[in-house]
Amino acid sequence: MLFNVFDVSIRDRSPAGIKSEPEEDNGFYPSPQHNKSSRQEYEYKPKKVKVEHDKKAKKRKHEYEEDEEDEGIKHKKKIKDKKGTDGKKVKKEEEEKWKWWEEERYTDGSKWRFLEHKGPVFAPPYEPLPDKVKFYYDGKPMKLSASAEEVATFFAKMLDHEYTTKDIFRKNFFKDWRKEMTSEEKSVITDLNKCDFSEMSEYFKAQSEARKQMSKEEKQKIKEENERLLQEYGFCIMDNHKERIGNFRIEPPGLFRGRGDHPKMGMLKRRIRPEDIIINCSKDSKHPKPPPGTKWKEVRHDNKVTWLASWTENIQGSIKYIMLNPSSRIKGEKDWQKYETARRLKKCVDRIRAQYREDWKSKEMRIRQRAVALYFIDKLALRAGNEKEEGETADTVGCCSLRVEHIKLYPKLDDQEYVVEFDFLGKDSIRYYNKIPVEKRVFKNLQLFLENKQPEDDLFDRLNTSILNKHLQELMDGLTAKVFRTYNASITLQQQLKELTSDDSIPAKILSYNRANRAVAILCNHQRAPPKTFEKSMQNLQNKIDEKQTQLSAARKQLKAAKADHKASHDDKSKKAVEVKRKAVQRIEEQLMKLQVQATDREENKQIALGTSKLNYLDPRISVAWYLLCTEDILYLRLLAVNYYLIRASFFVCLFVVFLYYDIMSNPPADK
DNA sequence: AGTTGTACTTAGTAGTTTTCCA
DNA sequence: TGGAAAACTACTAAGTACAACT
Repeated sequence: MLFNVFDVSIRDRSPAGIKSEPEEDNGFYPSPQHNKSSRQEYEYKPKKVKVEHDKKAKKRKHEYEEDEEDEGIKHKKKIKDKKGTDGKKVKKEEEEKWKWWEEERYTDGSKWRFLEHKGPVFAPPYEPLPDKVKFYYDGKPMKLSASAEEVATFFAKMLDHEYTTKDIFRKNFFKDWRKEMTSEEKSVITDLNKCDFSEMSEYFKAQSEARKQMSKEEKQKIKEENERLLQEYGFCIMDNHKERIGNFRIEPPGLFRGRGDHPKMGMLKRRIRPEDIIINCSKDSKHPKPPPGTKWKEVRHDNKVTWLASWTENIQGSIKYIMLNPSSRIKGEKDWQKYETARRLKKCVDRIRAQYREDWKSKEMRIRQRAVALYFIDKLALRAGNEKEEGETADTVGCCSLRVEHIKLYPKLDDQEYVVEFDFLGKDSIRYYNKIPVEKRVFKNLQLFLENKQPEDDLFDRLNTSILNKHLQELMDGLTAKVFRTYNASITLQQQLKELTSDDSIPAKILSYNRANRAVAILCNHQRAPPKTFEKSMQNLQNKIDEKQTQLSAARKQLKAAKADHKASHDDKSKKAVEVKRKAVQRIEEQLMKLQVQATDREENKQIALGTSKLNYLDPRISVAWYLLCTEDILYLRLLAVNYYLIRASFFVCLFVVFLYYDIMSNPPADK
């Protein structure tokens, strides 16, 4: 099988909660049993190289590290040679490396035994504006109280943003702002339109400009201070290991920026105090200290959860958490488990598909609805679609919450039959628009579901996510609606890579990878706002291409002339000249091709976000396998750039060990 | 069966840093 | 060497899922 090329030596144990099932060669990700020999090779050769050519190996290592930096891979110490023949330094770093994926897991539902941390970092206190920066009401300067001024600065900082032109935003802001005013201020300031924040806004712009202009030393100082904070608060000890915390800073106060048409946009997100914070840590740990003169809301010791601290946010009343970084064991394990569940789905997806097709014919309406919804989730990678409280959030839907108004049925459209048109706002108010032909049975069912309904009625009125997931659970252990998204994303990447990858040049291969990735992003509807500078940068690129083309024809002309010259004289000098010109043409041709590929790639990527699928949906093992296959004997680290998201979890860091070994194998030191 | 609360994953944006290339 | 572009990080909103409760 194409992508079953190596063993990453990570699957000696199954992730927690996953029953180890016998592997079969199913063409979906590598399996441990098949590739023992290749694994040995990967592990052996570099060590040998290292022992025999210690100095050279050392030097090489440095080169790699630079290259790693180039590609943004910062886990240097984790890639160090296991043997540690380099001496103490390596040995020490070896101790830091932790192969958590080789460890036993808790089976009692607990997430840790020991947890110690220093608590969150609070937002810096408000610094009042200098007196010269004035706020004007109705044209007249007005000195605001500290709390009213602070909230005013939140608005002033957003003045250039579209948000501040929106009615709801302004209304919400003004209402909450007034709550922070003194009664005197309240009586004066009654109309937002009469408020002039422009001096404040200018002041902040000047400040950020000044920050950019700071000297190297000043910038360095800030960087060091940040680093210190990170070192002190950014890590915790969980079960004997130092782990990076994801968000150790408490969210600063500000104005709520909901996405899409959010009814609460502009509301004041209040400042979080220690009294709002619940600390979670183990009993026998050194408990974090609240800032002097303050208290925590609560300190608890719940090892059934993974968070270190939490607070309740005032806009939606939801709980926010401080949790570990994706590189942590706890997140990595979950990630791994997710992909293993997707692999299990692959084994029974045919059966499930057959089942829901059968269910389209059911006598029971609820079963038909369930079956059609599942078909959409599977075929279109729609999200489950939980119910949401009306009026509390933007009006968005997923599969189960689709309404009549979100689909249109066309018995015939152009040359296709039974076409369904979807048009709705999904997560983050991203529009999902798609026209797809469906099977006749699905179409007839949809017509049935639509009967006697108003546009705002639910399409699947007998279905919700909990019913659907309960059903899925019966079909496969651990199966939920979102597993289909993971599964279909990963399998699409794999299929597309197979289909698209040619034996072409490296840039063409990168383009293939990006195209495969793009197919996934399109499937999952991962969109982005086109970069602000898109048109301009596209034009720049086109100019470069034109220029290169001119260069090319000039170079070709020169080559021709040189050839003619050589034909006439037949001397060595002219022969050399022909060679030089020929090389020049070749070089320019390559450059031109690279530019053209780049242009295509960028154009196709205009509105598509690849990051989300890389980060959350694509099993990194597929990318690694592809990468190893198509680079064969020369390792282009550049290719790694196609998926730096691989480093997301340290589980996947081990994949880089494979890279490194592979690299050393392919570039044996020249000792003859 | 519906409702509520909690915990965790997935998502796009904005800002910063690094790299690339003339 | 500096400006554009790419890469990367931080941030936090917005989903999914599930258990406990009613």
